[in-house]
Amino acid sequence: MNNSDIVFEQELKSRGLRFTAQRRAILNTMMENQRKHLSPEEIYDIVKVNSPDIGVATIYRTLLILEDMGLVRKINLDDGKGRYELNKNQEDHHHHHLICEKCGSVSEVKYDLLEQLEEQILKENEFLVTNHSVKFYGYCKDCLESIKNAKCEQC
Amino acid sequence: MNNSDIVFEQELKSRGLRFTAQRRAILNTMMENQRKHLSPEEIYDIVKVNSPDIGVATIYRTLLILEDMGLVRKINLDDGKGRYELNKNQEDHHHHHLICEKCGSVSEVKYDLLEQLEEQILKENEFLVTNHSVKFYGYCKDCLESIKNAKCEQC
DNA sequence: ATTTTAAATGAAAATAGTTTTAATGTAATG
DNA sequence: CATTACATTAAAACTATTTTCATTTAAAAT
Repeated sequence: MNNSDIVFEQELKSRGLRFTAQRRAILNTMMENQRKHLSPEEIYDIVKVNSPDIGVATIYRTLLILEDMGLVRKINLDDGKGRYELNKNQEDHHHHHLICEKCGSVSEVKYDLLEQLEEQILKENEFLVTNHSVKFYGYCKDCLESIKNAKCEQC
Repeated sequence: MNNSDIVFEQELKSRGLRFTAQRRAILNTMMENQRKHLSPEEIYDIVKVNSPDIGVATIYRTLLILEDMGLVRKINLDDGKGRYELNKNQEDHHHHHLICEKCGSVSEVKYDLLEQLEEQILKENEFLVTNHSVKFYGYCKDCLESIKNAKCEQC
């Protein structure tokens, strides 16, 4: 039982929830697969290796709890399924996703220049921003190169 | 047959596709419901009033064509269904959505300050951005006010 | 330790959104 | 006006997720 298990157990207890082997296995899977944007089914497949009797429903139910606790964040990568990433600290959500439209790879950028824009939105629209989601679509390094090479062949 | 029907017909013909009553009705519905972010089913319900025999599958198929033509844009408002908005012109996609987490209303902001960020991404990540999606979550004007009022009652 | 009990689980059914299939209809071409 | 190729409808299939319900289990009470 590691350090974050203990935090998780306390967090569960404080909500009148139980610390079960399944919940522990799911959180550990998230921690062992950081920056991977796992879908519930991918998490299911990983957890099943060591806990073959677990059901998908438990994955979905646990992810809701983890999200509610702020330990995990649900994102949308336009592939029709939910995707989850570990929410390590408060500043952590200040990163955006770069989605390659050719190969589908997802990478991340760390900076966040939206504070000024959010202030402007509060002033001009009277809308108080508490969170945001930013996705960039385009071509990743590798695909840019393969496009360049393809063009040269035509020369 | 209005002006945009003619544009649509030409655009379809140039792709070897046919200009049918159903496709026309769907595009017209999108034009008559601008800034509404309709879901396929909502479009279906509207189109059905005048074309009761239309099927849902045609809505989905036509939206794919319209999206491919750039006449329409698919967005995600985190409600589990696809949402579509009319893509009037090229600069039109330079707006973002404000999603109220209390009442679920969706409004829009026009400005777009992402160009500088996209240049930075190209330089630092070698990722060429061709499009982006930005969503702001928070509280709309009305909900901010009702929160304020609720607080006063407790005083 | 053992009992109790409320919460959690797994399997399966249900649901929601979307896509595919297959038969039929229809526009355009020769 | 016959042909052919695309489009349509309705229904079935599919995918992701949620709910149901009988059973199990963590942890509080004994």
